[in-house]
Parts: sequence; structure tokens; C-alpha cells
Amino acid sequence: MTDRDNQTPADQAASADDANQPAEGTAAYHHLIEGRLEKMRELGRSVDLYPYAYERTHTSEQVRAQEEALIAAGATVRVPGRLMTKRGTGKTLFAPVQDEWGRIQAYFRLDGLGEERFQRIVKLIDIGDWIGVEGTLFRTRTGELTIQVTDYTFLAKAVRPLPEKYHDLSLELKSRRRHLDLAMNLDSRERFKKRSAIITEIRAFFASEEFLEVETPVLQPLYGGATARPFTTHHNALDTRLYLRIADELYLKRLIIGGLERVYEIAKDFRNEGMDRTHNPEFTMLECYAAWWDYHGMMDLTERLLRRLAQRFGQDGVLTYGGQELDFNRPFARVRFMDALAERTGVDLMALDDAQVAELARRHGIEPRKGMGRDKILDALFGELVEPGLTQPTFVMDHPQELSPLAKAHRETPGLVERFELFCAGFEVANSFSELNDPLEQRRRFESQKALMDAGDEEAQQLDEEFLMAMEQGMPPTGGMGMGIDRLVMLLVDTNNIRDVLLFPAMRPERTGGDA
RNA sequence: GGGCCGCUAGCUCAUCAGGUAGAGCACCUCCCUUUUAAGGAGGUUGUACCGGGUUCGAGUCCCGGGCGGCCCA
Repeated sequence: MTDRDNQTPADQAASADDANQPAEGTAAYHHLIEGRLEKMRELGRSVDLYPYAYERTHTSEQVRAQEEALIAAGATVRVPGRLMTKRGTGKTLFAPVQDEWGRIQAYFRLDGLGEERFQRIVKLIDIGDWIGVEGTLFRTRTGELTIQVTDYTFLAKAVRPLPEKYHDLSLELKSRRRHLDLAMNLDSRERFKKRSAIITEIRAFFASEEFLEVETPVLQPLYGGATARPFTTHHNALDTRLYLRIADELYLKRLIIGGLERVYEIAKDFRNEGMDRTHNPEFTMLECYAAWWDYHGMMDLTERLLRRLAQRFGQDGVLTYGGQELDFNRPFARVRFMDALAERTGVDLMALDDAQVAELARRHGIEPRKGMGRDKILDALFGELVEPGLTQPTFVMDHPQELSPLAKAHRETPGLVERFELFCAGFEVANSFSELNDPLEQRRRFESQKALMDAGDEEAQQLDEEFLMAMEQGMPPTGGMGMGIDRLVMLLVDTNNIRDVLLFPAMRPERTGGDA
């Protein structure tokens, strides 16, 4: 037992003087905080400021759901939560207590609690503090379900005040101080709980499809599986450079090679690139691989998954996104990449030579950058002309080969690969291939990627000898699919800003002044 | 990376002809035993993002930097 265990609450409050009070002149020091610390010391003379647990009987939601029975039985409930406002009328006090599920109003009366306990809640306990209220239920004159408090327990102190209650926090503070956003905005809470439910649903879906959930390395000696620039880090004990993964692909395929026939992973990937409304440097990716499947099988799987999510989280399989209704019940449209481009440009692109393709791009206001091959220009054209129009769920199939060094050549059309992307509301939701499983062809593809890198393409993929060695051991025919979870959640919660679906989006560090 | 806009009390925002900064919420004192953006009376708050410059005088004008937002690449 330490000395601290022998301290009375008053001793603890006294020690708060020197230990817990922010020094004057620091960022934490403020007259509002000072006032709260003052009251906390006073409060500490009669109650434990930081008790260890509280026996809850009901959440605010359960109280509401069971109102009738609880009132009929005259039952006592114990509900913990945060004190959100105080409305005193002299000898009474109304104060809503907020828990994870909502608020329930508590009614404190002088004649019920006695002078000391009543004055304590009125004078010493602040908005933002955590308390547990105990009492019976009734409806007020204005019809609000309320706990008539017979006793209450102080649970934790808020030394710093909550933000103003009428107006929303600025977008910046919502992201930087997510705890305040969650405390003040129940709809923000609901959005993040929905994100969690979506991911739970995805896992249930893959379980029902008999996929095995696996985990592969975040720290990788070589990065690959996507075209992107990586973050680098250093392992001290090995004295070696490591990369944060940009994709899971090359490891998941090794599992297929090893004989695990259906695997998936939901995890963070990291890409060292710009950030904007739809990009965060770390983001959550789903990848899945199934032996014996081609991209048609993956297309069917993807369609089943999206339909299930839309039925669970939308209105009978229809999502409203940005005012548009997206219907996931009907079979998804399936169009070929080149056909979609031809339709939009009025030109058969397979018949054009490289110079003609570049010229076509210029006519549509796209200036091909140096080092952009024919296929990259086609991709840029596609992004500009076709993607924004893909509102209803649409599979775009059979892309040019250069864009997809890990995809299997198209079984009928030379120069194309068996790949699809799923678009909804004008943005990409999923990307999938019939996976390349010919190690000699894979080596040639890596080598042409290396040529691109040498020519200055910083996104080109590295040649991964370990991966090739695994593939040389024999990889079954396999379908693979990747889906950006953050974008998917954006679609399902109807927001166009990735920060609304990331609890802690990347932000530039705040400079607090001085030498901080 | 470029353009435009913003940064003022703990929070959300006013103030702008360049003349010692204000509201609501929060906070403090008082009144009020069914309130709910409770109400009533009174009160406190600030390096006006940071650093330079112009000026008798700068939150306000100019320059540089920081952070954010929107749009574009």
C-alpha cells in the first residue's frame, strides 16, 4: 500500500495544489480552469474526486425503452453520464445527463437531497463533470421523462469547460479535438458508430462467404501491390530501412500460394501523397483473394457485398448520396473501359496510335505529362470524361495493361487485362483482377515497371524477388479485390469529406507558440 | 504546388474612415421548488495567429511566416 492510499480526499485535493494545477502562464492555465480547480478542491473535502467504478443499472436508452415498466414498479435506476447543462430554479435543479446513447434529464430537489448534497450539485459540480444519478422516473409538466434524484455520485472532474452549446464547433476543431465533437454532437457519434457497424457487417459477410481473416505485415522491406509513394522508416535492431505498406496484395497472394483458398484483410495502408477531401495518408483498406475464381467471380462477390450493405444501411437497398438515389437492388451495370471511353469521345481508341491518343487528350483539355504512356493518358481521359458520370453502381471492365502490372492478360483481347473497378456516385469503390499467376510474365511486368521508375515515375512498382519466388512455386488461378473502406463509409453515411468518417484525420501539428 | 477566403474572450461570431475591442453561450454574485437555447438583476474575461513595416496612433493598411477552409493542378 502506498502513502497515497492512506490519503483522505482532502489530502488529495490539497496535493492537487502543487501537482495538478497547471502552472500560471502555461497554455493550460486560464481563469475558467482556475475557477474549476478551486471548486474541485472544495468538492474534494466531501467526495472522492476520482472513484474507481460505478454500478449502472440502465443506460439512458434503456430507461426510455423501459419507461412504462420502470414507472409502474417505482423502480430505482442508476444512470452515469456527463452533466451537460444546469437549469436551476433556486431550490431545484434540472440537469440532463448524457451517456453514449443520449441524454436523460435528472431532477434534483433541496427537500429530497438535503442542504449539503443539494448545494454540492448546484455550486460545486460543473457542466462537463461526470456523475451517476440514482432515483425514480416521472414525467414533468412539459412531458419530459426525468429521473427524480434520490442520490447521486460524483464520478470524475472536468477541469476544462465544454465548448459552447448552441453552435457547431469549427470543422478544424471537430477533427483536431474529436473528443469534443463526440461529446457535443450526437450525430457525429452516430456516424462513427455506423462506421463500426459497417465494418462488422463486412466481416460477417466474409465469414458467410467462407473467407479467412488474416493479418499481414505493415512494416515491409519492399513495398508493392499498388502504384503509390511509400512512407519509409528504420528498424534499429536490424539497421535496415522499412516501408509502411501501400497495399496488402503481395503478402495475401503468398497465402493463396500456400494453400489458404479464401483470405481477406481489413487494415490500414499508408501512402505518402497529398491529402484532400478524399485522401488521408493512412486509410483503411479491404483486400480479399479467392483461389479458383476469376474477376467475374469477384464481380459477383462485390455485388453481393454492396447490395447487402445498402440493404442494411440504406433504405431497402437504395442509398441517398449527395441528393442522388443509388439503387443497389438492380443488377449493377457492366461496361468495358474502352467502350465507355469510345462512347464518350466518339472515337474507337483501339484504332488510334499513341500520338493520336495524346492529341485526343489535348482536345479534351488534358495535357499529357512527360513520361505518361499511352495507357496512362487513356486513364486520365477516363477519369475526366467517364468517371463523373458513373452515378449508379457500375462495373468498368477490361483496362489497358500498363495500368495493372499485377493483373492477368485478358483471355480474348490483347493489350487489355481482366480487371474491374466499381464506381458509385462518380468515385471508385472497388478494384479487382483476375490475378496474374504466371511468374515469368510477372517478372516481365515488374521489369517494365522498373523501366518506368528509371524514367522518373515515382509511383511505379518495385521488383519483388521474394514474391516472384513464391509465385514460382505455383499459384492457383485467383481472383482478388480491394475496396477503400473510408470511401465506402462516405458513400453509406452520405458525406463528401473523408474527415467525417475518420476519427482522427491527419492534421498539421498545431503550433502553440513559444518554442513548443 | 497555385488561386481565393479566414484567424478577435474557453466556444460561436460582431467590430473595419486607422482612434484605447463587443454580443451570445460559458464563468462569478444574487433572486426563483416542474425547467428544457429556463428566466430576472448585476459582474469578470483578450499577446485580436506570429514577426516586421507604414502612421502621432494598427485587430483594421503593407510585407513575410504559421494554421485552417474552399477551388484548381
